[in-house]
Amino acid sequence: MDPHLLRTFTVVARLRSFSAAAVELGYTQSAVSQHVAALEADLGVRLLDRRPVTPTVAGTRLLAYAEPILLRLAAARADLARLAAPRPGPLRVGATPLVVAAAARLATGRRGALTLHVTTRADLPRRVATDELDLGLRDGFAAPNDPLPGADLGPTRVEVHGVEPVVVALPRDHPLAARHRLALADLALARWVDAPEVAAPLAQLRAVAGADGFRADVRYPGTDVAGLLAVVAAGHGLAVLPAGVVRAGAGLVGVALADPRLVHRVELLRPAPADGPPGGSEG
Amino acid sequence: MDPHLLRTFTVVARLRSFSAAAVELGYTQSAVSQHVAALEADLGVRLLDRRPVTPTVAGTRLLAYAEPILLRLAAARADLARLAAPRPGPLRVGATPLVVAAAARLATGRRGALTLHVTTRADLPRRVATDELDLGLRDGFAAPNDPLPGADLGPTRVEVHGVEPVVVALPRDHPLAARHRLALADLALARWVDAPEVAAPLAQLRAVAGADGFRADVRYPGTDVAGLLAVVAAGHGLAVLPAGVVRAGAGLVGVALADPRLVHRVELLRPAPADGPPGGSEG
DNA sequence: TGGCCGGATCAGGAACACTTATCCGCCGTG
DNA sequence: CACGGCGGATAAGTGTTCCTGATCCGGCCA
Repeated sequence: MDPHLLRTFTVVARLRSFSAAAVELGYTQSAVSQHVAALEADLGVRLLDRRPVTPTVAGTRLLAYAEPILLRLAAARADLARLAAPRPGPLRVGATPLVVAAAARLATGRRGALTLHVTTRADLPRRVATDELDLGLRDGFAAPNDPLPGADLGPTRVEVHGVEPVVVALPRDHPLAARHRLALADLALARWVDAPEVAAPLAQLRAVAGADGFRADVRYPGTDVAGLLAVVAAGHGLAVLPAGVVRAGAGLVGVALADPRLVHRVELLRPAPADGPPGGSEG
Repeated sequence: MDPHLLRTFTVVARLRSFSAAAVELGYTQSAVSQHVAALEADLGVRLLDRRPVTPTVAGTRLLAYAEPILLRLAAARADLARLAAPRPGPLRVGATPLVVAAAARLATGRRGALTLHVTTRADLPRRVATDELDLGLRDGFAAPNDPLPGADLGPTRVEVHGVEPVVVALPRDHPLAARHRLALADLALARWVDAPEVAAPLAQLRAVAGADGFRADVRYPGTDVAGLLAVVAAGHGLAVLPAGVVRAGAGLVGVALADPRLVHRVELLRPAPADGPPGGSEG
């Protein structure tokens, strides 16, 4: 299971085409075909159906393994490179939408040039691990003392930068708007807005509530909080947000989320220091 | 970064010898030397000091990446193999020492032959992932709603099999033995017994208490609970244990651990089903 | 000082991993 | 129904890689 084969396999699966994968990888179509054949021979399973190109059950399974493996290989290489020769140039800071301001504040103390990148919650750990960023400020939702999920790509240092209670944002005229606290389980059948980059992703709400439901008619892939608040105020659905961003008087209210104890957490992601012990959570 | 090179590197680092690694891997010493040289050339860093053979700082860092990567590669291969051809032969069940009885009970409902392996807490997930075991029952300590750490080797199914409160085991004549509840932070300066396979490992207590200390004069690597209870009763140190195993009247008492909410958790580890969605926690 | 232990280096041959060229099955089209 | 083209499979050839076996070299101990 040569990583090269694994890589071409993932590209073929993503593009659903051997020829297109060949172009993207800088190989010939023949080489790509041989790569996939070699992988299939090695594992003794057919990984892709051809024409149309679709991963088989085994292929889908392999993809679930391949991507983290390739990510870790890239992270290892980037980390060792960084360790060998500290990078010149401006400090590259990344931040998820909700904490861009905090990232800017954090960086003001620093000397020299700075570039500030806004990224997806899922992308940030990857970009710090692969040395696309020197520093990342990331937010998300978790149980009170838990770290945010999905950062274990290797020995990365994680520091908690801030914790804040969460509220359910509802339109001012919502029947539950006068309540002082709400339990998530009672809201499974409500209508939600799916804003995975700003609010708590619905998949996560389902997981922590241990219930299905949380149906969303409106999806909000944007990164602007004000926009989401307007959507909620207009009655398109509820959203779980950090308490600080929901100010009263804008046509909507925030009610404390009581039952599954959940906090909004801001974490600073940094490559592990040159000599220190690994800070990762690897078993 | 060919996995073969990575593997040789880890073996050389572990055995602290090129020649010994060559024997273990079935290569010549020459090949091993070339492997390490190739890896060092590829990454542009010296990974090992020679004579004596010791990992450099960069080498140590690489080891932290290499081991999970190789483990995942092995897990992927094992999983696909299992998916391709269901294994014949007896059902192989693994269990950590504290839950061997539960594992046996769990397996009695099954037809056919059965082998029961007792393993280390750290080893069990690895052995299930690499298809050395068909099923694993594992215990450990965690915050009330958290999963046990260190199982994310891929899309493995994890089911909670039981949760139990924890107590601090103290000798009957200990000054704190009459208390009804204890906070871990108050016990950082006490003397402990380090029994990582039966009790809560001291490293974990330090982590959840957010404090140093928890010094142990006695280390108990064994897997026998009765033995550990005797050691605690004899006054060699304290231990955090599931409430159920500490019965009063044996010269020691168990006092509920109140402050860092901690439970003893038993998890059933199974390979993900053939067609189901990945059950792992991969980001 | 000489022998030995252990890693580095060198030369050569087998195996591998690309390329180019060609083939083959499928599908839409005139 | 023949044809052409699209897309993946296969074949042959070649440069590179990756082993082994032989040898070298530096440090250590007797």
